[in-house]
Amino acid sequence: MKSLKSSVHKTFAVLEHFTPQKSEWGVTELAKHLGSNKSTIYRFLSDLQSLGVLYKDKKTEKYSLGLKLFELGNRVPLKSAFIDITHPILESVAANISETVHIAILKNAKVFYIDKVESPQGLKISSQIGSSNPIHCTALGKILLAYLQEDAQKNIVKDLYENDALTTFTKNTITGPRNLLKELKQIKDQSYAIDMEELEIGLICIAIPIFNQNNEPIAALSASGPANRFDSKQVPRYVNTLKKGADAIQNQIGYFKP
Amino acid sequence: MKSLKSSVHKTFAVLEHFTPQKSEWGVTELAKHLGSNKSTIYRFLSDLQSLGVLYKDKKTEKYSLGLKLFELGNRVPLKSAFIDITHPILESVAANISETVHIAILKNAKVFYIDKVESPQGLKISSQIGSSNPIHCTALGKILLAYLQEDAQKNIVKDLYENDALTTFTKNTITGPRNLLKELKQIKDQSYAIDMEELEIGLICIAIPIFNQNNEPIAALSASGPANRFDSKQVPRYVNTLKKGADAIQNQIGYFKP
DNA sequence: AAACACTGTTTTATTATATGAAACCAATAA
DNA sequence: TTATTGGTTTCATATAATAAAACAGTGTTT
Repeated sequence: MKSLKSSVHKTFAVLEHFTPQKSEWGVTELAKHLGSNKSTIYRFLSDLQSLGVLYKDKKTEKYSLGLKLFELGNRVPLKSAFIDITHPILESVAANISETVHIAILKNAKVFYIDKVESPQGLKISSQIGSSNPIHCTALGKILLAYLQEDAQKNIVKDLYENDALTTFTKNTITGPRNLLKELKQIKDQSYAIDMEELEIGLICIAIPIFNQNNEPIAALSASGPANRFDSKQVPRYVNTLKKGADAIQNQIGYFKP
Repeated sequence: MKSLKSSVHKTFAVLEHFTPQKSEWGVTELAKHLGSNKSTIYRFLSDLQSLGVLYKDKKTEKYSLGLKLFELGNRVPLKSAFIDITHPILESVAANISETVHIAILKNAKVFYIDKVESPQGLKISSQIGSSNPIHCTALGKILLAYLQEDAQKNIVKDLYENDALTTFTKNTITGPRNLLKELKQIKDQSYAIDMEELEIGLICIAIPIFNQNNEPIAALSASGPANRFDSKQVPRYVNTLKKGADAIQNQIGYFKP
């Protein structure tokens, strides 16, 4: 606490001590842990409490994180905040797999690319950050859809169908709503999605979901490359590496079961 | 800004300016809004950014809320933090309906009562905060279950069945897993749950869900009382009042669609 | 191209607030 | 009773926050 300069840093040093493992702190207890004076911590805690950032149990006089933080946390626009955290992880996944790696979210019923790291190999996928692709014929789209709540999933598929958005791109494109729903079910069972040249002949993509604390798929991670490099022997290794990347991201964003 | 004393207050005054409506701020812009000096706000923003509390877009140089807040927000133990916010709302609902009002969450496959406000009438339900009741025979349990993701819902019902937890309490208790799932579907359709003397003869209860930002039911609100006071004419009014209460709570916790 | 307007950033002297020590208070245990 | 353990308040002092001004980079206007 002494080495920290600004009160902003001090404030969050205090807040960081409230973890899932130790969610309640008393004044003296926390002061000892931070190497600070009781009265200093007292003032921090009571100020934070008056703002609703901390909650004070009336009986035990212990503090825990409050609703104000809950509210602020839910205001965070994940798209931009993500990149700083996730980019280094994409890089390590791309280095391991030697294919182009993307991270994307679902937005306006499309797959929206947030970030990518290109394959170090010469032959690679060309894509653009900020652009979007259809849901029904991409591994990213399918994995994100597969883990949605059933209602939402059905509604999206229905909407896509009714708006003639289940466009045929290749002979492999899944264009029937029934088939798509069946595919989504299978994807959820096997825990990863694969796009077998459904958007573009010669292009294969494997995707893995990234969950938030509510087990909802907030984003997805993918590896894509030319079909000839994706023989079935490689798939488990790719899936594995992607999963490790997804885990790393989940840890970074403070993943835990409530 | 000038009237605020502690830097903790100032810090959160800054953070509060990042809303869903205006999620990005530059230094000068925010300084004007807060009536503060540019350099002061610059320090706040860059300190917050160095902690990951704010995210700084490299191109636009604008700040928005960062992942650290997302993480802290997801650590908030809702149970305790809730009460301060929700109790006054429960009180107004109870005053309007003139029945005992409860707020509860799902925990360890049981309905866990967080808070209550008793009916002003003489004849009322006796219950204890901190105690729990079964899911399958209470309006609160059924409404919370009804809005869960389909998988989770089925798993819980299966678990209850396999552990002989679908106990018979009255002749109205739903004890078959099939019937329970059917009931849950109907509850979701009508958007409220009703317990028709399923736990105790003479006791009726109506419940409404409270959603978080992901449209998940984090808690539920209920009105309960003696069966003779719950004739079918009253139900719409009770549901309506409960819904207003749920809305108020959702607003308090910063509810909005992403 | 020059002048201008608009950012974010850094520096500095001054002011205001955060700090720790000690005293105080309340509840509980010995 | 006294001792102990927590939270709370007070106050002189040290320290960090502040505003003003200068600086730097960018894009716009003349």
